[in-house]
Amino acid sequence: MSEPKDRPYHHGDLRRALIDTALAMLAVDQNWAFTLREVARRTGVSHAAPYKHFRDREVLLRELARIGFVRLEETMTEAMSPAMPSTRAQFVAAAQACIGFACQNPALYRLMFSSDADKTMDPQLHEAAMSTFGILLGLLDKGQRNGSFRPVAVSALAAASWAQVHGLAMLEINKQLLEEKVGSSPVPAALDVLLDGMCCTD
Amino acid sequence: MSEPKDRPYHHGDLRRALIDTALAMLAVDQNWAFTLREVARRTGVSHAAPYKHFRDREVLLRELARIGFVRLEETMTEAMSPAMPSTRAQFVAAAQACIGFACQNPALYRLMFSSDADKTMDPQLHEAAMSTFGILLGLLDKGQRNGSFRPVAVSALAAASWAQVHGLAMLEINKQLLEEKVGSSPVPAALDVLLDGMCCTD
DNA sequence: GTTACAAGTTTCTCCTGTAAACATGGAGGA
DNA sequence: TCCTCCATGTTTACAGGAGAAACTTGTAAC
Repeated sequence: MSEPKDRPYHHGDLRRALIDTALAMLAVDQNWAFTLREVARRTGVSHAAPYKHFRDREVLLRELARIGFVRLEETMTEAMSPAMPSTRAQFVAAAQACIGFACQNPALYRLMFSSDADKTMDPQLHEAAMSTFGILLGLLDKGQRNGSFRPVAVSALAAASWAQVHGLAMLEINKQLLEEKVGSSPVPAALDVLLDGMCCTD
Repeated sequence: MSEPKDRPYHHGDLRRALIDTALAMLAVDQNWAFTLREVARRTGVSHAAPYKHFRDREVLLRELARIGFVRLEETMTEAMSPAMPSTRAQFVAAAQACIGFACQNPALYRLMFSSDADKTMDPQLHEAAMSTFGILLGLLDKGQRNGSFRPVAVSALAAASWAQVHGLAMLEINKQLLEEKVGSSPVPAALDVLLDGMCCTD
C-alpha cells in the first residue's frame, strides 16, 4: 500500500487522489468514521497536505457529495434505459436503483442528504442535486403525458415519490426495516402502495 | 446557570441531570455538535463524571434515543386523540405530528433513526421503537377493519406509510424540501398522494 | 467509629481539525 | 544558464474530545 521512496515531493494530482481515497473509505466504512487525517494517511501524504486543496473538512465532504449525486444520476439513468413495458415499471426500476445505490454506498448516501453537505454553501453541489432530481421530474412528466400517472400537480407526485424512495433508502441503510415490522420485502411492497395512489386506475 | 458553591460533592441524581442537559442541548443545537465533555460542563461536573453512569458516549446516546421514542409516541397519541371525521384524517394528524416532532427536535430525531443508536445493542431502545411503531400498526389495522384502508397486507401499508413519513421528516429537517423542487406545501401533498393509494376508493 | 463502596475529580494518553512556519522542486524571466 | 518565485508539500504547535487509571470524598452499614 505504501511506496516509501519513489513518490516525488509533489504528488502530481493529490486533489484527485484524496477524493478517490475518501470515496473508497466511504464505500467500505459503513459507519461513518471519516477523518481528514486518515484520508491523508491512506493517500500517503502528511496530515496537513489536504489543506492545500480543500479549505477545510466540509469542503471535501461537499465535493464527495457532489460526486455522489453524479454517480446516483448515472446509476438511475442506466437502470431506466432498458425497454420497459410501462412508465410504472420504469419508475420502480429507478427507485430500486436509487435504494440499491444507497445500500452499496451508505455513508456516501447519508452524506449527500445530510446538512453537513449544505447545498446553500456550494452552487455546484446544488446543481448536481437538482440535476439528479430532474430524472424524477422527467419520469413523472412523461408518465403524466402518456396517461400513466394521475394529472395532479407534478410537485405533489414528486414530493411523495421522493419522500418514499428516500425514506426507504434511509430506513434500509440504517437497518430499521426489520421483518417483524414491515414484512420480508418492504421495498417493492411500499412502492406498490405508493404507485397505486399515483397511477391512473387501470 | 452555575451555582459555584452550594453543590454537594455528590450530585444526587447526576444520571438524570446529564440526560436532561443532553436533551436540552439536542433541542437547541440543530447541528448535532454533541460532546460528552460539553454535557458534563453544562451540568457542572467534571468531564469524567458521566462515565460513572454511562459506559461510553454511545450508551448515553441510546438512552436519549429511547426517550425520544417515548416522547414521539406521546406526541402522536395526543395528536390522534381528538375526535376525527375519518381514519384517514387521523392518519394525517399522526403523520404531521411525527414530522412536527422531527422539526422541533431535529438532532434527536436524527439520532433516533441513526445507526449510532443501534437497536440491536439495547433491548429497551428496541422495545421503545417497537412500541412507537405499534401506533402506526394499530391505526392501519383499525382503518382496514372499518373499511377505510385497502385490505392488502398490513405490512405493506406499514412499510409505505412509515417510509413516507420518515422520508418527509428527514428531508424536512435536512432542509431538502425546497419549493423549486416540491412546491410550497409538500407534506400534505405527499401524504395525499400516498393515501390515495392506501384508501379504498370513496 | 471504622470501613467499604458509589460517585465524584485529576491526570494521562491518543486522537482529531486546523493554523503557521518551513522545505522543495519545477517553470519563467534575467 | 542561473536565479527566483510560488504552488504544493512537511513539520510543528495548539485546542479540544474520548476514554482509562488513579485518587478523593461522602455516606451508609456494620
